[in-house]
Amino acid sequence: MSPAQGAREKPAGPSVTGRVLGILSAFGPGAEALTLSGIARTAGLPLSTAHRLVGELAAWGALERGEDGLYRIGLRLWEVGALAPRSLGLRERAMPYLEDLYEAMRQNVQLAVRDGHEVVYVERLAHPEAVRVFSRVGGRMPLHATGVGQVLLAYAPAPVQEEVLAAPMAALTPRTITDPSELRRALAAVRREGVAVCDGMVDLLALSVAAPVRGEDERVVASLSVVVPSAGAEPRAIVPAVRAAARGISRALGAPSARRRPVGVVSPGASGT
Amino acid sequence: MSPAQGAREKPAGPSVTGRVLGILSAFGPGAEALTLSGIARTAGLPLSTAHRLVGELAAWGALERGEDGLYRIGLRLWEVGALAPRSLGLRERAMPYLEDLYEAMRQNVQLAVRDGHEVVYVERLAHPEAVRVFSRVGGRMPLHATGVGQVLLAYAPAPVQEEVLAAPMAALTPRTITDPSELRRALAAVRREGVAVCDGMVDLLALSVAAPVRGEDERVVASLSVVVPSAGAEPRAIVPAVRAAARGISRALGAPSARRRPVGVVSPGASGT
DNA sequence: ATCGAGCTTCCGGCCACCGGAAGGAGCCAG
DNA sequence: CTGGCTCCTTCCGGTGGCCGGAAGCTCGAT
Repeated sequence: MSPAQGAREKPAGPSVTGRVLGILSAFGPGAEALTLSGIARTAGLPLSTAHRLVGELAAWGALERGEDGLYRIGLRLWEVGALAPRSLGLRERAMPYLEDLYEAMRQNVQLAVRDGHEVVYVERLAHPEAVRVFSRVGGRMPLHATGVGQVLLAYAPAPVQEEVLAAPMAALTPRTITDPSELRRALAAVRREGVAVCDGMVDLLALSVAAPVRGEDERVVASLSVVVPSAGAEPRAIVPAVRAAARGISRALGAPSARRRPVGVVSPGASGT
Repeated sequence: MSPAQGAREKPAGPSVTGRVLGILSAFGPGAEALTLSGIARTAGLPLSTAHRLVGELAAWGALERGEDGLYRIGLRLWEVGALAPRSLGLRERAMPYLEDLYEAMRQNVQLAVRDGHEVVYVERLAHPEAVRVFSRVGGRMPLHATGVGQVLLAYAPAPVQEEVLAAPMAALTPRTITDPSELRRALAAVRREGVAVCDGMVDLLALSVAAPVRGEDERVVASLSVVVPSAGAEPRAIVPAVRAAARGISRALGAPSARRRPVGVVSPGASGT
């Protein structure tokens, strides 16, 4: 896999806690199963130290040792992780809407939140025959290059936006936005339209349409997107469905702006079905 | 709260690692957000010790501190937990089949694995209008009282079966099986039929139909179930759909017995994996 | 104003942690 | 069979990180 992968390091103080967390950090996408020495190497620990700590983690269930001798993340840790409100709480309430959207589009549907300068995918429904999409549940991507990312960035606190705009932006494809002022315009458009449409920015063959999901304090807490094949895609047919689903989730989360009320207010120019 | 709640304790050696894990154990269903002193109390740690450790965990992202001052499980820990092969790997491949089953039944669909003497729910699709079901993703239930549990137990290693049969079995409802010999018969029936049908064992109003999911070494690695209202349920209409979905997942996992081609002829050489 | 609950910081003593080293198990090549 | 390799496991003495009582702080409730 990509060689630059494993180096997602932290200050990782020499405290015991830091070492334990370092061991957990050794696992990642593309490194789901490791040998003891592999862990020690990646976490920068002496073998005997790693042996002791890993042993304790395995006894508790944070790690599991397969019959092949490799260590993997244990069910118990997954269980605890499932309590994270930004994944499970959100997911539980969003699921029905994701289902419906998935069922209607028969394409990739994604739900993501922001963590620092990255987007983290919290849920994903992928049709087997849909575009191969370069993300996975629990995976991370840069904010500037993805539909969900642009939405999350557009509504992020100003300091975050400035930091991202100031930093160099990687180009995943030739069509990825890498120019700060261009991104600034894109974000303004997202705020104006309430959706982001990204064509070929992650993968030249894929187009994504994303909309914001709001929490009870009206802040944008997540973003929802549909990814379809770029060729022949008709965003106008997709936008309403994505907007509606995002609004549904916002309502389920208690966002005041998504209250049910007899409304005839529709965005101007809504001619589509 | 119920006093027996927080006591899901471990030997919890006084090692630093043990204390850290103890802190994580303080969180659980019904305790997603805790104060620092709450954590200290539950984990049995002096306040200052808890303060230091929690601080380190929060700095890394294993815990997050909300604006209300409460600590919750952090996104980073969820991310690591998502790497657990028994959840994500299984989930990813099972999802399409769960979708279809859910779509067809419009009821609760659950996927679970066994951990020790309990079943752990790995995925769950719940129709908003379906029977309220007493389980959640990441939740645990006893093996003897649930459909998925009986399936997992029926195909578990003999020692596990004996241990469960020897231990006292809690009755969740008057219809829960609590008699060892009765359970033994039920397990035999499951092995014979390839499905478990549990009526009113968890909740008098719910009936569940469960089937085994096999991995590439032909062992039962998970169990799939549908939960419907007990009243007027017609198991015969459900069993085939559940069996089919379970078989589909088994095939996706590479189980030989679920190969598309009817068995009988071992094609020579051709499929040498 | 008084109280109490919860949080944060500080610091000296002590003990749990560290990690080098030695030994064993499995594998491959010669 | 032997040698060399990688990976794992266990042991043990020195020491530096951890422990936790105590003091001070910020709330909000009485």
